[in-house]
Amino acid sequence: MNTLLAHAVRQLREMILRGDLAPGQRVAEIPLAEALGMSRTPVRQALPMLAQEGLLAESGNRGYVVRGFSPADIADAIELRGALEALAARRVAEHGISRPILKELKKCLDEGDEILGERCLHEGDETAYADMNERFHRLIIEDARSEVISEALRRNSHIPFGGAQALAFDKTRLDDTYELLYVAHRQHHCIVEALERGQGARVQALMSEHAEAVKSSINLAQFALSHENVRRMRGV
Amino acid sequence: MNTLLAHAVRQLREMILRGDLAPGQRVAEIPLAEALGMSRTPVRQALPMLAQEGLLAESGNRGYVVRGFSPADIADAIELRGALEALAARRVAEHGISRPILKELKKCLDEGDEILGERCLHEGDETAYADMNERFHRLIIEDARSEVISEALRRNSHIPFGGAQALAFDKTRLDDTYELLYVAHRQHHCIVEALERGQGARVQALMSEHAEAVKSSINLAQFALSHENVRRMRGV
DNA sequence: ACTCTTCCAATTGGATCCAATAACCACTAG
DNA sequence: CTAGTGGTTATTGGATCCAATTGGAAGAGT
Repeated sequence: MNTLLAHAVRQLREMILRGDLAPGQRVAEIPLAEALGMSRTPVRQALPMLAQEGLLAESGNRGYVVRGFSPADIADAIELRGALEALAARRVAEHGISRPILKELKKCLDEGDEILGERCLHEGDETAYADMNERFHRLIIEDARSEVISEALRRNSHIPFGGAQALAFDKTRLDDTYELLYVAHRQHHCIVEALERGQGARVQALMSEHAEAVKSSINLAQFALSHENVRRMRGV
Repeated sequence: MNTLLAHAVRQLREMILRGDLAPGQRVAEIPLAEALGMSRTPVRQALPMLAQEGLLAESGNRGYVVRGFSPADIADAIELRGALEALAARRVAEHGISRPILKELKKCLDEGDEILGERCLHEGDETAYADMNERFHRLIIEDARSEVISEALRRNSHIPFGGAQALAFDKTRLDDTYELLYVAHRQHHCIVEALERGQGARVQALMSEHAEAVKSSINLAQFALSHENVRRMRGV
C-alpha cells in the first residue's frame, strides 16, 4: 500500500488504542497531519478507513470522533473471538491437523510447562507466556486455512482485548495471574489433544470456553472505562 | 459520511459484486472517476476502503486489482456466517427473546407457510420468500444486541453469498428450489421454537446447520467461477 | 437579561497540480 | 534473432487550492 497512507493508518490506530486520543474526542485533520508530519491527503484517506474499522465514528455530518468501547463491546469482542477461533480449531481437527503445525503447538505446550513449572511467576515470564500464547493461537488459525476466518479475526483484533494479546495481566497481582495462566495452559493441553485426535466438536467447545475464561478474568467494568489500563495492557 | 465518497464506495461495491469489473482486472483511478462523474479524490479514498473490505487486492506496489473469490472462499464465508448467526441466536435464547421480536418472527413463519402452502412455487414467490428470509435473519441478529457481532456479519456480507441473501435460487429449476425452501423453512420453525424455549445450545446448532444447508445447495465449483451467476443471484 | 439572528472563521470535502515511479516500447548491440 | 538498456509515457501518490457548509460568537432587539 501507500507508504504514507499505511503509516498514517498504523499510527492513528496506535494513538486511538493507546488512548492518546480520548473516546468521544473529535479528530481534526489538520492537527493530525501536522502531528504525523505529512499533508492532509494521507490522513484524509486514513480516517474513513479507521471509521470502517470501527475505531472512529462519524460525528453528525462533519468529521469523525474517536469511538469509545463499552464494557459490553469488549465482552462481545472476546466472545466473538472465541467463536471464530473455535470454528478455526474445529476445521483444523476435521481436516486433520498438519504435522509441522502439531509439532509447533507441542513446542508451545513445552514452553508453557517450563514457564509454569515453578510455582510462581518471575520477571519476564508474563511476556514470554504472552508471546507463546500469541504463537499458539496464530498456528491454529493458520492451519484452518481460511482467509475469510483470518480476516474476521484480524478485524476483531482492532477492539481492545479482541486480539490474541487478550490474556490480561494485572501486574499488581502476580499470584492471581499465575492461577489464570495455569488454567489457560491446561486448556491449551486439552486443545492440542483434541486436535490430534480429530475431535472437532470437542475442540470447538474447548476454544469457546478458553475465551470465556479470559472474559471472566477481566474486571470489565473497571478496565474498559479507563484507557490507562488499556495502554498498560498493550505494553505487555 | 461524505456524500461523494459514500456514493463511490457503494457504486464500486456494486460494480465489483455484479462483475462489471472482472476479478484480477486492474482498477485505474481515472477511468473510474470519469465513469462515476467525479474527480479522482473520492475514488482515491474509496479504493483503500474497498481493499480493506477485501473486495480489492493490492497489485504489487502500484494500485489495486479486483479480488476474485474462490469456491473455497465462498464456502468459508457461508460457514462463517453460520457460526456468527449461531452465536447471535444463542445470545437471544440465553437473554430471553424479546416479545415483539418473537411476534415478528412468527409473522415470518406464517408468511413462509403461506408461500409454501401450495405444493410448488409461483411467479414472485422466490422474491417474497427471500424478503421474508432476510427479515427473519435480521430480526435475530438485532435481538442479539451486539454491535460487534452485527459488524462482523456486515463485513462478511461483502463476499458473494456471505450475506442474508444467501438463499441461492436457481431459477431454471423451480421444483428443486421448492424442496430447498421447504427444508429451510422447517429449520426456521425449529429455530423459533428453540428461541422461545430458551434452548441456547440447540438454536446454535440449528443455525449452523441452516447455513450448512445453503452451502451444500450451491454448486460452488460452478457458481463461484462464473460472475454471470453471481449477477443473476443478486438480482433476486 | 435572555434569546434570536446574522456574520465570520474554521474545517471539511472536492478538484487540480506536481513530482516520482513503474511499465512498456523501441532501439541497439551481441 | 534475442536480450538488455534506455527513454518515454501513463498512472499513482502527495500537496495545495478553492468552495461550501457548519458552528460559534457577537450584537441587537424584545
